[in-house]
Amino acid sequence: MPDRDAYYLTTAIFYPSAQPALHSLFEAVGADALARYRRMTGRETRFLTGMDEHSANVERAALEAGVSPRELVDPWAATWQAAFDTYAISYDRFIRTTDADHARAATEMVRRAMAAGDIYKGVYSGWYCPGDNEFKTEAQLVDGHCPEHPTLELQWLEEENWFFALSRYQDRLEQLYRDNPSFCEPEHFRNEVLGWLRDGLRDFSISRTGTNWGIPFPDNPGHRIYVWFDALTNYLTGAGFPDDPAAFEKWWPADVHIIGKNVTRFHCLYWPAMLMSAGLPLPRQVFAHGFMLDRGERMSKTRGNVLDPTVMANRFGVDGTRYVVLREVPFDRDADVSADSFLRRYNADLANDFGNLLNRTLNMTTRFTDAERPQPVAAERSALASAWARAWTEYVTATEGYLLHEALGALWEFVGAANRFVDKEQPWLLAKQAKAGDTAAAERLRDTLGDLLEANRLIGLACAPFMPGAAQRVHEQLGLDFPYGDDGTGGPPIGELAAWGGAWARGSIGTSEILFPRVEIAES
RNA sequence: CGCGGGGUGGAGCAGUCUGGUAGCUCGUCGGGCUCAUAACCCGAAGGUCGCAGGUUCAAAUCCUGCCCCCGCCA
Repeated sequence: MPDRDAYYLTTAIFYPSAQPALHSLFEAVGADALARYRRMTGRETRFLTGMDEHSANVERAALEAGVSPRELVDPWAATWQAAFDTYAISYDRFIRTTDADHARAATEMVRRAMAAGDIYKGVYSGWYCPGDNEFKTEAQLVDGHCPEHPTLELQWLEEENWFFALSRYQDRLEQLYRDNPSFCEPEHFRNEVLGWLRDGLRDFSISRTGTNWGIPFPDNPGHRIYVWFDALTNYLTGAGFPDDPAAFEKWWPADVHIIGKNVTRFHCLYWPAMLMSAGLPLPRQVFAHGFMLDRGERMSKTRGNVLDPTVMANRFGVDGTRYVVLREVPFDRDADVSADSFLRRYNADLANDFGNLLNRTLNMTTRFTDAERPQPVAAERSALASAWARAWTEYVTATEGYLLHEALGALWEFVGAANRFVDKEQPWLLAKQAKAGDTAAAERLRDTLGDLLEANRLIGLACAPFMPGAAQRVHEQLGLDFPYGDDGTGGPPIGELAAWGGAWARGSIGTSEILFPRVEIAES
């Protein structure tokens, strides 16, 4: 039993660029599956995602392009949002850190930290690369130069900045992880966080001078809020802070922040400290996912090894692409992906296993029962029903533990069971015997097809958070209503519909069509 | 340097916390079936579990040292 009905989850916000790459959408797709699942369980769900737009890169690119940062970023954000829409990301708000209400939220957070005495003026010094207008850490340097601009001389700059006294929260953060280790999941990323905590926390800079691109630092003309008090605060803005106390009361604290493993430091140490300083409740959990890798290395536009979401969607469909990334990449770890692994996973799981299961089931139903849907066998007597019970239990546990790949693995274990069931029962033989007047065979045939149709319905249902479009189409082909809306709301709690035989009604199947066309090896 | 993760049949992974016949998917080979998207089902080949040592009746799994790869360091 949840302790409240409202469920609030977020992705991290994304750095702007002209086009999102598939590995950026990965996080949004995973969070979307979680949001849809929660909505389908009946929780009132709010799902926040968006863009982190106040970066030095944006300002530099705008300067090069001869436009204002805002003029640069507006079409980029529109493109990203369109890509999210294409991928059926069911966000309730697409936040941009350039939104006016967000500036108020970030300003308020700085004011609160000031009021708590956690902000002081200090000198930030470091190697500054004029090529990308950024400070570089010693470890980033290659032969004393910026790796991106090896011909430019680095400058040693010192500038007066405001700092947040993170070090004052050492004890309270240690306490947080003693009391509630699962604040950060999975464990292997928490271990990293605990290591940083052991090493001791250092204050961090929260303002920059010499730029106009950013939220003004309160009462300090010339200073702009730098990175974390801007970016992290988006989670509060998205819940209604500080303008809408009623909404904020309802949605905050967030149930989970879904983030990339590269930003655990900020979400698992900086963010709780900032919230403590502001006197606000902490999110219930931070879950860090792994990355899609290309032969062991991170995908990035700089490396040029990214997958294009448009190309993938054209090839495998939005549902197919969503499935493959969530099945192929363990959500809590890294995994290699490639055009080849996509092709194999798509064909094996979607075209051959599930798509073909649906197709053969519908064909036999058309031929052997005149397209009428026989009733499934009672759960106690059906071998498939017990396989389903196991799969469903595992699916729920895995999904609620953010292990989306395991949820799909459990579901596909059941797809395999259904395919084996067909071969074991041999409905085509039963049909022949029935035609010859064997009434026992006729009954068994109807039971077998009833069970298979039910299996397909349940698979389609459980697919819905992952492949919303396919779930809808499976139901249509089975001649059934799909009771949920485009974002997963509106239907009964999924647990009710997931009961074996729970949604059966007399009727005929719909029109059969190929759900997931096999993709041939023509490589682009 | 430090911290975290990883190194398991051709490819990608699970198993390691809680030692005890090395499992899954794909690929390959052989067979079956014919309802189906050349799909589905059954079977087989293929691994000294990064290296070296140690503990144990028994180690992929525990301990020690080392090598390699990836990531993080505000």
